Order: sequence, then structure tokens, then C-alpha cells
Amino acid sequence: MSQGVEWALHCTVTLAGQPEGATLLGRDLALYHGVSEAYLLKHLQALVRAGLLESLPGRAGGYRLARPAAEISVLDVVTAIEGVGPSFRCSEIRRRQPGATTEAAAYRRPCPINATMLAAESAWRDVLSGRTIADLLLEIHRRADFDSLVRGAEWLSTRTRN
Amino acid sequence: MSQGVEWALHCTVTLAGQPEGATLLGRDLALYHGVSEAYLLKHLQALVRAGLLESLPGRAGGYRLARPAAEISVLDVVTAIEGVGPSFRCSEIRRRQPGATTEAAAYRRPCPINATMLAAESAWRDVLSGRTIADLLLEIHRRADFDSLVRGAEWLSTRTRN
DNA sequence: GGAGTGATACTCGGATATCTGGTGTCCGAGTTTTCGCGG
DNA sequence: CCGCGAAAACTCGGACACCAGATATCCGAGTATCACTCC
Repeated sequence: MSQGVEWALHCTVTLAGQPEGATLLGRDLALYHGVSEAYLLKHLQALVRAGLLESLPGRAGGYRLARPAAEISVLDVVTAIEGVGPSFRCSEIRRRQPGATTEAAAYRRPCPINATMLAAESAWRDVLSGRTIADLLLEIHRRADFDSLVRGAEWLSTRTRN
Repeated sequence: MSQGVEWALHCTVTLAGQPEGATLLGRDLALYHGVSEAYLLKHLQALVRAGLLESLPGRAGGYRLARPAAEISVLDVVTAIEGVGPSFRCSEIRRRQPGATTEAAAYRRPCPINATMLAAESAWRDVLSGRTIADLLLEIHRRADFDSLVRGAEWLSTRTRN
């Protein structure tokens, strides 16, 4: 799985902790998390395309959530980065084995191997779609070291726009 | 996810359908599934290293299951090919954000983001570990086209060894 | 002083290099078979 | 005819190229700001 997923999730949670309507620069998000700015922009771009973030262009630009954090699931962020397709892709090799029939009707049901893998991915998705960014933000506020949290919030507050 | 996982699963199921103790050549497994022989060997090798298959060297060589199909889970095969590590890897970027404490005690708990991803992967693993190769073989025998099944079995029977 | 206007500075967006891991292939190590030879 | 032995044939195992996708980066499109000018 791409490293960008982690960055995207942290950035989304960070933006969720900002005041309503406020924006943060991609540059500051990169600085805050200690990652490459140019590369992070590429991932933020993907989040914008997926409709999770809003980007304001121009000099007073920045990023902010496109909808409430409680309505953005972790799965939304993951699929925005990784793509929507299943990671396991069945190439239907059963049709190539000797003696296999050519009738399409025999292959309407997915082969059990594929079905199993898809079921596993479905379970994976269920967990991720059951957790929202708002949940993560709340959890972090509860679990994190208090002083670190305050200092981080202070650092961000000096960069918040609007 | 690697294409080799699909090949490995099909080969393992195929071997599970063979008589007790009988072997099949890697070459025949490749022919049967219509895939590259040399590349398939690479994956079979991984299954042997993982202790799922047994390989007999020499002229009378071949592959067979190292233990009963009912004791080989789908997860075993997948991890043999893909590796045991989680696909999501947390780089602990929370420690790099401004104002973060350096005390290790604050980071004993995994960050909620990582915890969520790990929980999802755990659910994924649970599904795969709950399904055995024997289950898949039974399911295939039930669902597959009967004639194709018979012809496939005949083709294999001429190549079975021992 | 206020409004209009052009230049400017700054931000995001897509197009462009680089590199790691999956994909694909090959030849050598090792074992069984087989053929030949001798008893 | 039977036992023995060496050579051969065949199989798996690990080492070696190749390529797609992730990684990393840069420059251009677009907009709010700002300074300057004019009324």
C-alpha cells in the first residue's frame, strides 16, 4: 500500500481540526508532518479530485475539507489515493485450463477463489468505511500527549487562514 | 496485490485435488493453468519455503502438498507470496510534527490512524484464515461445470505421478 | 481621500524524471533413471 | 540372468534482466493582494 495513504489521512485529520471554513497551505501541511511538499501536493490533488478536499487557488489559497469530517470515512481517503478497484484481480485462468467449456453461462458465478478474496476485501472495506475522520480526530485528542497536542495546535494556529 | 497470489492459490487447490502422496510437475501446473512455467516456479518456490508444499528433486521430482488441504488456509498461501508484513506501514510521522514530545512513553499506543488500518487488515486476515484450501476445492467441485471438471481431471490424471 | 488599474507575489495543478519492487527468464545443483558391462 | 556402476536425462533452486507503478520534482495557469495613478 502506498505511503501516500498515511500522509493523506494525517492531512485530512489535521484539516478536520481546523476552524470551520479555515484553510491551510499545502506547504504548511508538509512542514507540519515533516514530509516533502511537492510530493504531498500530488496526493492532496487526488483528495481534491475525489471531492474530499476543497482547494482555493491563488495567493490566498489553501486546502480545507469539502464536507464535515463526520461524513468522510477512512475508506474514502484510502480509495482516493489507492484507487477504487479491488487489490486482488482475478484473471479467470480457470477458463484456460484444458477441457474447460467455452459457454459463458458456466462462468457467471465468480470462482470460489476470487469470491473468497473479494469477501476479505469487503470485510476490510467495512472496517474502514465504519470509521470517519471525525472519529480519528476525537480519538487522537483523547489519546495523544496533552502538551504535544497544545504545541501542535499553537503551531497550526499561526498558519491558519481566514 | 501480486498476480502470483492467484496462481499460487489455483496451484494449491489443484494439488489438493490430487491423490494422496501424488505429485505434479511445475511444468504441468503451468500448462494446466496456461501461465508461464519459469515464472510459476518462482512462486511455487515461495510456497515450498513457507512449508505449504513439498518439492521432490531430481528426475522423478514434482510438487505436492506438505500437509492436508484442510490445514492450509487461504491466508497461508497469500502471506507466502505477499509476505507477512502489513500492507499499511505507519512511519510514525506524528513524532515529527512541531511540538511533539520526545518521550517514548507518549507513543506506546499506536496512533489511531495506524490502529484503524491494522484493524481493517485484521478483519481481512480473519476471512482468509477462516477458509481452507479444502473448502475451496469442495466449493469448486460443487459450482463448476461438470463436463469441464471431468475433462480437467482426465487431463491431470495422465500427468499425475506415483 | 477614494476608486480604478496594472503589476506582482504567491498558490495550486498537471506534466516530467527517477527508483524500487513485481514480472519474466535463464542456467546450474541435485537426484533418479537408464544403459552398459562384468560376473 | 543378475548385480554393479557410471553416464545421462530430467527436475527444482537460486541468480540475473526487464518493466510498470510508486516516488520525487519542477514549471506553468490562475487569483488575491498591493502599489501606484488619477480623479
